[in-house]
Amino acid sequence: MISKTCGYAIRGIVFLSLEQNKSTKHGILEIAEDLQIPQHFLGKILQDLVRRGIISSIKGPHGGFFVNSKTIDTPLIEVVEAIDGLGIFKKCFLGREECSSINPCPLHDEFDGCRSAIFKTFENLKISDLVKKIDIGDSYLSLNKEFATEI
Amino acid sequence: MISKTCGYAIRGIVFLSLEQNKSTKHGILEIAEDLQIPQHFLGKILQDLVRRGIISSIKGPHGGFFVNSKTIDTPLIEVVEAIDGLGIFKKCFLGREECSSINPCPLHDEFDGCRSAIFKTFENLKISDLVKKIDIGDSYLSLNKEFATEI
DNA sequence: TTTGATAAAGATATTAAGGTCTTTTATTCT
DNA sequence: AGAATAAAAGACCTTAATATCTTTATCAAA
Ligand code: FES
Ligand code: FES
Repeated sequence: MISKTCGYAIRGIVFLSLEQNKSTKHGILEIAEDLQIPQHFLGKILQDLVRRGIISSIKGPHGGFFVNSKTIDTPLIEVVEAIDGLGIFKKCFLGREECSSINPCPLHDEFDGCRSAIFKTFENLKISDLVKKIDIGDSYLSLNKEFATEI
Repeated sequence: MISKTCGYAIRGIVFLSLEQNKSTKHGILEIAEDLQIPQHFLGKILQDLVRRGIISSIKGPHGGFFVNSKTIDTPLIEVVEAIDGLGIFKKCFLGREECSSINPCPLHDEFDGCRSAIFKTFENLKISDLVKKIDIGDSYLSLNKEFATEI
């Protein structure tokens, strides 16, 4: 659905917004190691987000990436739009040139509802909503190998 | 969700299975033009499907691709499995190494239901179901430019 | 004001998806 | 048998996604 890059972006932003992280700057190396994402790749993604004002950064010693006043209220759809664009919600499931509800493909009706639901979820959820789930221990930004292999 | 290639595959099979098409062989050029898919690319895809027994073909003059006894009863999930593999339903939305309901990411619960719904739809729908929708004029395999630009 | 730390930027590499072109093989018709 | 036809096969190309590496700009502290 959304690209790997976009998932990395969301996880990066949420990481910076976690209760124990939000008051300090974090170097790209720390973030990348914690989230298990290639360092330089994540760096480029976060730079994009800085340019968009979704997060902030400063260079130099004790520099790093950090949240700003906008960060936690950013709706996820804004991140998706920044990285993947909204076109991902307008592609035909069967690879036709366009998706059209007037001239639909045989899977259009089956899946259009699902696609809208996903879109709406991205519109309604904010970074702060994901942060809450992490902070209360409902979910995790990176895979815990021990948990994952449990039955 | 599914790849463009997979969409092409489904459209190719459905084309061969349409009421007015199912009794004859169809050359790759005809199919590709009708569906507006690159000819040689579609050729490779259909060859895959022949190897899997989902459709049939014969070489030589008056040869072409055609349906067999299995074709119209093929569940869509079988085509998806053949082309994309079932792994596409098991990826984490946020690009973690694995999706895990024991150790879920903050979007897991939001979207897992949707993903299962899509999977089940692919399990339940057969080629014949899509054929019906086309035959009664509910939907279309290729984009009708006139329709598409209408209001 | 120099040094070291760190993000920014940009060049390059790799991989996978998507697409094109050419040659081979099987079949039919003359 | 030979020519024509069409799929099969395989080599190759293009583009986009993903990832790595190197250099530059900026800042803070000594
Ligand atoms: S999804 Fe195929 S036309 Fe909308
Ligand atoms: S979707 Fe991320 S863990 Fe399941």
